[in-house]
Amino acid sequence: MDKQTVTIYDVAREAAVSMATVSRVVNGNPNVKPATRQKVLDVIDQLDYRPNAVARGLASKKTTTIGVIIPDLTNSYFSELARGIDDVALMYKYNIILASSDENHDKELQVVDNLTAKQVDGIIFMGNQVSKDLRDAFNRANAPIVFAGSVDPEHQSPSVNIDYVAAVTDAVAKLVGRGNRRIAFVTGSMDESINKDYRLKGYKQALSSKRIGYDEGLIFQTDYSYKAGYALAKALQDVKATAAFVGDDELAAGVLNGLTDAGVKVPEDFEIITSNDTRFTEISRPTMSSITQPLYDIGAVSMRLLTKLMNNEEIGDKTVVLPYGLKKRQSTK
Amino acid sequence: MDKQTVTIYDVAREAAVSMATVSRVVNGNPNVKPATRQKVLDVIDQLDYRPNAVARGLASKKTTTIGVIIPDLTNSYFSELARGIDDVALMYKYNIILASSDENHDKELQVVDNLTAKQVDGIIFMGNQVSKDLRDAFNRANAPIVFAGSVDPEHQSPSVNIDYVAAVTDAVAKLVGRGNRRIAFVTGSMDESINKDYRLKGYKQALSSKRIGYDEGLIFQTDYSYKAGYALAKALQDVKATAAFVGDDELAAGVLNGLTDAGVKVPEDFEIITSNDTRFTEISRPTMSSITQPLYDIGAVSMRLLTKLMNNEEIGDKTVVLPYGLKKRQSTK
DNA sequence: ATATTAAAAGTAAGCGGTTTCATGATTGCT
DNA sequence: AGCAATCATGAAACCGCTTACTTTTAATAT
Repeated sequence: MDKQTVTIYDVAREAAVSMATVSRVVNGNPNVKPATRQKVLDVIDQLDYRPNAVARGLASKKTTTIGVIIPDLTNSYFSELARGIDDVALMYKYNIILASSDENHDKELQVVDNLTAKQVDGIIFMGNQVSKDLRDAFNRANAPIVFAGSVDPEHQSPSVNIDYVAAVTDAVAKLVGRGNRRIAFVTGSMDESINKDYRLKGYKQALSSKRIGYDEGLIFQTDYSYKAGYALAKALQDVKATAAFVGDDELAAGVLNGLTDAGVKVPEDFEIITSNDTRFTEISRPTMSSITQPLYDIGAVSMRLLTKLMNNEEIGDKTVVLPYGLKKRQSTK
Repeated sequence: MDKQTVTIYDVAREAAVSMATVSRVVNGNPNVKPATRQKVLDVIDQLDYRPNAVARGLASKKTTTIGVIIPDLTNSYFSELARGIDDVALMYKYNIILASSDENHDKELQVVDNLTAKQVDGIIFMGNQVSKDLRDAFNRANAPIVFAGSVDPEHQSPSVNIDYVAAVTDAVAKLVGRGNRRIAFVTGSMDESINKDYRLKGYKQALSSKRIGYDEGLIFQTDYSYKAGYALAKALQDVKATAAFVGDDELAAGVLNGLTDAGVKVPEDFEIITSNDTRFTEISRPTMSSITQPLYDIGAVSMRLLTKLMNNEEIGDKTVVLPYGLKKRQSTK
């Protein structure tokens, strides 16, 4: 009553050919006489034979499985990327082993080792801190890696992103252009390269090009959550900010609602511009102006790039930069 | 320069023991003398040996991998469930192969076969239509399955849910209690069992207990998206509804904003109560009243249940029903 | 000491495929 | 018709590990 598995051997016997031949037809190897192929196919059909992917993986050293390391599944930014990854993975017949990292260093390390043990053919990494340990783990994996919507500060690994510096520069410049002089910079941890090395740089650029001094008091690090944003409202008023650039939409929604509930009018008294153009920007009231990013495409392109890498195909630039935009909604004047 | 993999054989040789012994220490088998164990452990450490999970899976017929079938990663309802699943899976050292189904029947079928080929030890299914074909595929998988936050109309498979009928009854009763007589019922496709057999039933119950007639014109089927909800605003006004029960938060946000933008005041002129208590309910303005569900727990409990099933442990009731609640926010009076 | 039993370690047969290499069957050419 | 070249197949090693089953070693009893 247990699994009545039919193996390649059963098919071979039934079709009166060798396992090798069955293997060939299953794998589409052309060196099989049409008549034989048909005979085998018939038996496969009749026996409802399904190749065991694990055995295949062991023998061929290819698992047709990739690992996807994601900081937070419930964050729209990442889940949109994941959707793009997933679609392309399906297209190329790869399965995805999902690994949540919670942006936690030890967990990332553990997860990479785990994926390595499972012999994944490739890895897509989302996250913004790469320690030496993690880099080592990547190397041990012996599988190509691409960073999706995540920046590799040392530019060692292939990655797909937008130009964060330019995008933030543009966004903040818009705020400045409308007369704001005290613009808050609200993001997640400054330990993350994307914040420290890219967004902040854009922010500073925009300020300095308009001769506005940099005030550390306007820099807010917190976590990417609605609550965190909401809680920030008071502090933002205390420093007399009149606008804010925010690095995450949910966080921005928190800031927006926190401010609104505190009686601050957005955009009249306070302008907000956020970063990811996820659905939150449409749902909130007022709706939120945002940098726009081709989230789905970033995921899709990352995965496509990974397939090439796994296939040892020639690729052009290891770093692909997709276009961004700026969408004006109601949170800016 | 290729993968310089160190195998169990290398360890055995280096430690001057047999492969079997190495295997034993790796798997924590107690029948190993402490001294030997230590010796092997040292060599493992020194050689940085990492067992190949694929080989292990083939030999032991256990992959410590489960499949998770999810209709839409970017839908908060599902991603919250997934988070619960993921946490518990990690706790029990299972990896997750993620499979998006898009609530598409053929894709579901293909996906299940795929997971079967990969020899997953178990499957968590989210989705609300189970055709005969799909059921067959489940059986072929020869692995336990649990339905998470998804209803099995035939009660064949283990599942974890809330009492949807009661929840919707309560929710709609509240609406009725405040004097609404024309209450719209807005959900996804009526092909989905959860809508057709559960929510609608609750809706009808609430109405009939207050002697309110059932009007088919108040039933709206659409897809679970913000846009779809937004587009519904006009129709809702046309049928002179004064309130709506909505089966998905994003959809509800659409209805809310669509109505608001059309000049309808919520909750003064129109009350809305939604279903999943995801973060959207807090972000929208007005915030949305909702049925509350322990989303994370549904996922977590499902996964825990699956581990028991995979372990052939005795389980009590195959159908676990978690408590729900009703949270009043600003979209109801 | 010797017999009995339990603990520790080893041997080798798989698990279900892929793939190299050798061999037999065909086909093409002169 | 005869020989080389090509195509189709089969034999068997191997992928890296688990797990009966067997043998050796250590512990306990008599």
